Amino acid sequence: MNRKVRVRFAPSPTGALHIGGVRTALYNYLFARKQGGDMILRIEDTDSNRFVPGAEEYIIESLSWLGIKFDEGVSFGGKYGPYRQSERKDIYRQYVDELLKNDLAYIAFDKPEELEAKRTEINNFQYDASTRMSMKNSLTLPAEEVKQKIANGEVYVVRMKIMPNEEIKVNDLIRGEVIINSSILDDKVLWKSADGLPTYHLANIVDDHLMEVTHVIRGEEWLPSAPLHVLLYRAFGWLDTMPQFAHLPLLLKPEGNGKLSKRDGDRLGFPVFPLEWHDPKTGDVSSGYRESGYFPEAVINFLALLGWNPGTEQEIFSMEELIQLFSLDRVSKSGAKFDYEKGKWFNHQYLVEKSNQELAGLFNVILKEKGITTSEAKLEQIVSTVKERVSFVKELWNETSFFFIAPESYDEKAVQKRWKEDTSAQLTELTGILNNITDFSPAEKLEETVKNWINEKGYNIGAVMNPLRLSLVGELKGPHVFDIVAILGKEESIKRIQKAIETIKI
RNA sequence: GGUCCAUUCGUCUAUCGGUUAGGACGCCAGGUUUUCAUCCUGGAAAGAGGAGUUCGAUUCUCCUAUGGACUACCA
Repeated sequence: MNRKVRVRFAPSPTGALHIGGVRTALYNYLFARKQGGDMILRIEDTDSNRFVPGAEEYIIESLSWLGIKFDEGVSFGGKYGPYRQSERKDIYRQYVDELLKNDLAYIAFDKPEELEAKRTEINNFQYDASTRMSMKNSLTLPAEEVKQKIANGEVYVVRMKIMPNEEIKVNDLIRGEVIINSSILDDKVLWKSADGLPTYHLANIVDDHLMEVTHVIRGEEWLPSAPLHVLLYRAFGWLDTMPQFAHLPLLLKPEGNGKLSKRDGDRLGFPVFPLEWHDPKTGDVSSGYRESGYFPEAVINFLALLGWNPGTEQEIFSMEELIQLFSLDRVSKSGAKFDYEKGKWFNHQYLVEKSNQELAGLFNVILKEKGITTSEAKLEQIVSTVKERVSFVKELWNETSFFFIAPESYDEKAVQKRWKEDTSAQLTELTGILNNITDFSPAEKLEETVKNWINEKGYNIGAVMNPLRLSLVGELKGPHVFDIVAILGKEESIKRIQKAIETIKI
């Protein structure tokens, strides 16, 4: 049977979307596009306790910022809806009832405290074929009593009835065949008494089936429960259309061990969320890639290569290229440590490729906050002289502030080293030279004139250029000195040189 | 503890039995820039350990070690 490829990204709205989740979404998207299939957004909000307002909107906005598009789902529409699991309760109920009717699941009345007691009493207690006959459930209680309890409004869960000692095969597109024995599985709760909603496992299988999902691409943390999912497909008789599984390796902490978490970001000073997140419960604010100044293309490029590569030596990929090249069999099997430094490098690569116009527009936002206004043309000029030196737009300020604010003081060490006895005289002479030049651009012409003067006078070129830079910038750094003079213009350049001559005493 | 998954430079990775084990980030050195940064060139840097299979193993198998995930009426 040749079905149209359909994948889903199915986060639960319990907070900000983690960067690992973003990568899962990305791989789903790349796979879907490559295969000409559909990409679905399904919200798995079957845990009413952990629901966080705003999380769903956050997820949608994040993926939209990154350019990961959906064909169907919450806020996108489609004919397989509703796409929010909390709105599908009645659908799930039919399917649990079917399982119950076919004796593939059963009703259990054991209270959470009772189970807790069992677990402390018996080491490694598991609710399964070996123990269920000693518990309070529809398998052990007379049918009459079960009916009575339900009629009395006693709450219950529905548990999957798992046959022991059976080899269950899960075919994983990344890892190959994974076999586990059904005896290690417990009789998983399919329907919760606490909030009257299905658990992930049930809702997931029902939805993937009903939504005709062909490939389940998700994090490796799901691999241990994949056999249970296979069992559910079998219980419903859906084995022939069961999706193919691909379990992605995890994103790990940059240092030490374990899964990358929100706290690592706080500790090591980098974002783990795509967008800034304001936790409505705690009031905490977590930084985001967008607010930190990352370009979405850079984040995508960086993430795509964390766990996948096309086998070539290319490092920079557009979304289109990624789509063309992506394949699940080139996804690596082991977890990837999150290397923030490389993320910065990617951003630098993308920043350098941006037009001066675009960067000037972005930078202008920062300048406005500082109360600085300049012409667009001048800003583009300024940006062009420094863009290769930075990784982020916000770093532009450090590199260019002297263009807008004349130096108030001069780097002492530099003064000591470069400001000699005859410096003042030479710079005074230079102001005269500059004053005679009518056109300050191009910078090359300016440079030629000044250098000719230096040569004619027989001055040491470094003895003039370094103090000149010091006068204009305040320290010995920055772009080509004649680019600075050209951008500053005649009046401002001369003013700064004169001020330096007055201020610096040796 | 149990189950499963994994294991090549510090990090991300290439290699699908025969390679001087390649690339990128980071690091170091040199060059360019009479500044700083960029940039260019070069360098250091890896097959967890042990058995086997084979003419030959980084590559296949097993064991050990290490790491990770899971082990809830969370997803």
